[in-house]
This record gives sequence, C-alpha cells and structure tokens, in this order.
Amino acid sequence: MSEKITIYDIAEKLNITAATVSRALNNNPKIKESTRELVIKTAASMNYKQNKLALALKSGRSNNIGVIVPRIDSNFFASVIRGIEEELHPHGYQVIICQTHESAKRENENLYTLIDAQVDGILMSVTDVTGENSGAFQNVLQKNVPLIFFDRSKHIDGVSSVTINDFKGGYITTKHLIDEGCKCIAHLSGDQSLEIFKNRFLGYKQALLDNGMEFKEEYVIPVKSFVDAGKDAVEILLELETPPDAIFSSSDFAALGAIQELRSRNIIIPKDFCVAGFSNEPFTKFMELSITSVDQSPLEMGKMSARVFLEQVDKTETIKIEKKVVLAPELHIRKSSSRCNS
Amino acid sequence: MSEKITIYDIAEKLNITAATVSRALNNNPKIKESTRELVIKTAASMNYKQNKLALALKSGRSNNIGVIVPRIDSNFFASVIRGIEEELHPHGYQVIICQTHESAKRENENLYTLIDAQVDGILMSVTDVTGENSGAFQNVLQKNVPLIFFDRSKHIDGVSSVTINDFKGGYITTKHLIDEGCKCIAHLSGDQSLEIFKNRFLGYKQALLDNGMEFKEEYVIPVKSFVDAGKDAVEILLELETPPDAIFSSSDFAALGAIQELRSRNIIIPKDFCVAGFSNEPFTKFMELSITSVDQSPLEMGKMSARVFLEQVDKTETIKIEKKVVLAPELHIRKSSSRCNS
DNA sequence: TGTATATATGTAATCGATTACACGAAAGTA
DNA sequence: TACTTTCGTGTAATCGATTACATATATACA
Repeated sequence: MSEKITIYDIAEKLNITAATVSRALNNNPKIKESTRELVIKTAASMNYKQNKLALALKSGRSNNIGVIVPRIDSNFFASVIRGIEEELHPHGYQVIICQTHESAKRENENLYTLIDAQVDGILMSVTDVTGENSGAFQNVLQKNVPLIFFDRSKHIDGVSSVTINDFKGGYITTKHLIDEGCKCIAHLSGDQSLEIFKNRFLGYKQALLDNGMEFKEEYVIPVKSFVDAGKDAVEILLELETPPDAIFSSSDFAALGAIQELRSRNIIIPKDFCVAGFSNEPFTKFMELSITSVDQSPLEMGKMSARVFLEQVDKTETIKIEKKVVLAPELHIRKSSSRCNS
Repeated sequence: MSEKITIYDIAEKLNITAATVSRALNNNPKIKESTRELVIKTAASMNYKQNKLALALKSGRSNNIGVIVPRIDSNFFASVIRGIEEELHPHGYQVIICQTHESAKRENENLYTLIDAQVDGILMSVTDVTGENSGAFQNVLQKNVPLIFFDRSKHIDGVSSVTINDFKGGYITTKHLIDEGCKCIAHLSGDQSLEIFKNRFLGYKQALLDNGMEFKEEYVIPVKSFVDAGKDAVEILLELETPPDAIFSSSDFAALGAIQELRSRNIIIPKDFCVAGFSNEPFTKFMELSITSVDQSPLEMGKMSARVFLEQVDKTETIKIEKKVVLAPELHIRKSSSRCNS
C-alpha cells in the first residue's frame, strides 16, 4: 500500500520548508528557477499527488458541481447531463448527480446536501414550483453559489436559466398540424404549474387563434408523461361530440399511447388523424410509424448551462448577471403527421 | 450573505471549547446531558452546518463515490446509475459521474481524477480491456479504494463485480429462436474483447450445438451498437449461399436496423424471419412490431453494485472479499420473434 | 479524612495545503 | 562605503473538525 506523499515529505527530503514546495508547485514567481525544477522533479519521483480535500478546505472550493434532475433515466435528462459533464470536465469539475423523482421534499433535501458538500455551483431542472422550497433556494443564493436552471425554470432574481422556447415549440407544431389540413386539434397538456408545459399550451392556443381556428377547452386533456395516459386521453377525446382529428402532445410517451389507442380503433394515421409529440425521444424516430416531435437539443442545453456556470463562477459576488438563454426548438416532422408522404 | 458558522463560533458563544462542541454534536458519551442539549440548541439557533470538507480532510473520506460509464445517455447505463444513486443516497453518499466514450485514455484519466478527489469507492463498467490501464487499476487498489465492476467486468484479483449471465442470455434467446422453428440463426456480435459480448456469443453457439444445429462462422457478423450496423449486417447475410432465417443480435440498435432492412426487402417478420435483440431498450417494447430482447435489469444491477460497495467500504483492508454477483437475464418475447401470435 | 474512580471539559496536535508577513542575503545605487 | 531594493525562503496562521491526552471537579468508598 503506497503511503500518501505530502508536500511535507518533499520538503523534508530536500531540506526546505513546505511553503517553498507549495510555491514551487504553484508557479509562484518568487521562487528560484533551480529550486522549482528540483521540487517538481522530486515531487514527480516521489509520486506526489496534491490532496484535493485539503485544497478544498483551504480554498472553500470543492471543484464539484451539483446537478439536480427529476430522474436520470430519461433520454432528455441523461443527454443534458452528458452535455454538462463534457463541457465541465476539461475545466476540472466533477459532476454530482441528484434525483428528485418530482418530490419537493427530495428537491429540498438535495439542495441542502449539495450546499453542505460545498459544491461550486448547482445546475438543475426544478420540480417544486409551489414555492415550498424557496428557503432552500435562498440559502443557495446567500451562500453565493451559482445556480442555473435548465429546461424547467423558475423566476428567481439573479438566477440564470437555459431553456428552449416552449411557446414556439407548441406554436410551430400546431401550425404544422394545421398545414397538414387538421381541423380540430387537441392538446395533451402537462403540469400547468411548470412553465415549460404552460408555454407549450400557450403556443398551441396562439397558433389556433392566429389561424382562425377555435380554441376549445374540452380539447385540452391533462396527462402525465406515460403511455397509458395517452391511451386514456384518446378515449376521452373520441367520446366528444366533435372528436378531434389531431393531437399535439406535450409528451412523447403520451403521444405514443395515443397512437396505440387510435390504431387499436382502426383509425388510420396520418390519413384520418395526425399526432405530434414533444422531446424527440429516441423511440419516436425508430417506430415504423415514426412520430413527429419537437427536439429540445438536450446536449446543447447541457453544454450551454455549463458555459453559463463557468461565466458566473469567477465573477465577484457584487456583479450578478442574470442570463436567460433560450434555445430554439426544432420540429422533426415524421410519418405520424405528414400526409404528403403517406 | 450569511456568514459561515463553525463550531468555534458556537464554543465562543457558550464559553466552552470547540472540542466540547464537537463532542456534543457527535453524541460522545462523555458529555454532560445538559451541555449536549445546550450545544445542540445553540447550534440549531445559529444555523450551524458541519463543514463536510473539513470532515473529509480529517477523516480521509469524502462521502463521494465515483461512477465511470462509457456514456450516460444510454438507457442501460442511466438506469444503472439511477439504481446506484437511489441505494447510496440514504447512506449519505453522493455520486460523481464520469464518461469514457469507450476511450482507454479517458478511462485512465477518470480513474486518476477520482482517486485524486478521494472518492470512497469506484463503481464502473470497463472500457479498456487491453490492459493498458492496469496501472490505474492497481493504483486504485493500492489506495485501498473499493472497486466494483458492473456489467462490463474484468478479471482483477480482489475486485468484485455485478454482471448478468450473458452466456445464459445468449443461450435462452437462441433456444427461443430454435423453438420458434428457425433453422439458420445468425448472430450480430459485439466487441469480442469484452466479456459480455464474448459470453453472449458463446451462449448462442452452445445453444446451437445442444440442439443439433450447425454452427457456421459466416453467420457471425461483428457489429457496432448502431442501427446502420444492423442494416449492413443483413445485407451481408442475405448474400450468403444459405441465408439465415433468424438473427440474434447482441445489440438492440443493430436488431432494429436489421428489422428495418429486412422489411425494406419485403421479408415478413416473424413469419419468414425472426429477430431478437439484447438490452431491452425502451423502444423495443414500443415498436408496433415489438422486438424480442433480453432484459439486464439495470436498476437492480445498480442497486446491487451499490450494496456490494457498502459491504466492502467498512471492512478492514486485510479482509478482501471478492464478490461476484451474477444476475439472471430475462428474455422478453415479443412480436419480432413469436410466430404463434403473428 | 484520604484516596480511588468517574465524569466532564480543556489543551493542543492533526489532516495537507496556502499565504501574509518577516527576514537574511545579494544586488544596485549614490 | 552606506543605504535601498530585490529576491528567495522560512515562520506561523489559517481553513474546520476530530481526538488523544491532560486536568479538574465531583462522587464513592474505606
């Protein structure tokens, strides 16, 4: 078992002090060149490794950043994390992962734990929008730890965010369905307390109004992001007096469920019914009846969030830049909604 | 901005020493009950938070564990990580994520970085099997940091692993295809230097031999885990003198590509040709022509790896337990290979 | 009353690195 | 020669918590 080598060991060997060793290794200009070389050579030969924990304690910086997501095993969040990791790795930061499972309590806990662990920044997609955790958020800000929201954001003064233009995503998708000739477009909506879902809904509504179509409350079905939720929604929609002939779903999973249910009822897609989803989950592309969906460029979102963090991390505390980056959504038109190709 | 409260601040306020405060907060039995209560109450009122970095420096334990995977944005690895996080979170460990992108150099770098960061353990799926990084692995072991392999393992003395029985996975899948009446079963194989792929192949071969079928070298096509690789493989296979009538693919993505290519050639699945994949990626279930695949229970694998780590972390260095956990693969039979339902 | 034994707390070292300040030696200037 | 800089290094404090050892007080026992 290799003993841990410290700067004191090097100092002892060279008959100098640890301070000199430290300075030599840190390129302090006040050190004689010959000493520096000797120290560096000796350090290498003794297989010295800097103790990051000691450094962290002294400097107050852990070189870790925390990432909080609802869950990691979704393609979207995993891809964002990948982007974050890739952007931050060259800068020497390690990425600590936390999951909330959509629980405000867990979110609260994670925030405090990360601050406890003295992370140098927190990048997250919020779960709690009720304001229940505002204490935890204020705690982060008071500690002057950069906080950046991605995708699911929240209005807090001084907090930057990286999101996509969900309104536009909803708008262009709905517009696309209109262009395909759909007359009655329903919407499977997500949790309206989350801005992303609110905005997708608003984009949908605006597109209808801008194109002289009627907005009907009954066409908006709240769903969870599950396959079965999509099936149930279709069941409800088809029982309406005037059933719709298209669905814009805020979730790919619900869109998939909707498609499965429609097909089980022998409704032909896209001839009789068009469907579009949101998130561009891998499976949407793989299906034989591929599903139209909105890409949120998660990798780019992750990288961008990391970049915003890097910009903020070295700024003095007085200069608080609140940066709002909005990425453009990209509609991938596929078979589930393109009548020209069918 | 809230100042950081230390045990010295509490000590000063109460006119006692930091040692007493530390003892009171750590439930040291030698402290007077009244003192303990007072300290705890004061600590709470001053909003004291233990500095984890100081603790880490003193104890040499960071309460972080490192996880190294080829990439995080694959359903399998993301799910394993999810399992690890969920199992370790209650024990106060944070999970640090690293990606190798199948590069031995990155793997080496990540190993050293994690050791530098003084993680309390490393859970990983190996990338480098050439032995190039054996120095890095030895370094981990010398530092007495528990090392646990999951899924992609490697034979190193004293290292535990959690894998699935890939041989059996290959065997039962092939057997299933035989039972469905397939006469010539091809195999899309992964990188044979990785044990998991080697074993899937061996299971395939054994199943053939056990059932009186001929093993043909030409039916084994090496592929990368991409959709296009599956397409290319089909192209090669169909040009053989005796083309196969089934494919057992070691990758779901390649299986998907194979299916797409077969269908584009108007070959009816599963009537004329059966296909099975490996990994049970979400899309395999979602397809209209759902794909038979082997589930690796990634969540369970992650949790199990975490448990093995927990068992090892508190053991004294002299007792090295090498634990090999092998999970059972589970074949999910779906439309792409079940002729009874078609 | 004197001594042994708990009991509770203080003192100071330790983990490993950084850094303000001090100091001696060398070099430059008048 | 005397004085001022500059250069290179040492001294010691610091980051915040833990803990072996020492010490002081209180209690028990003879």
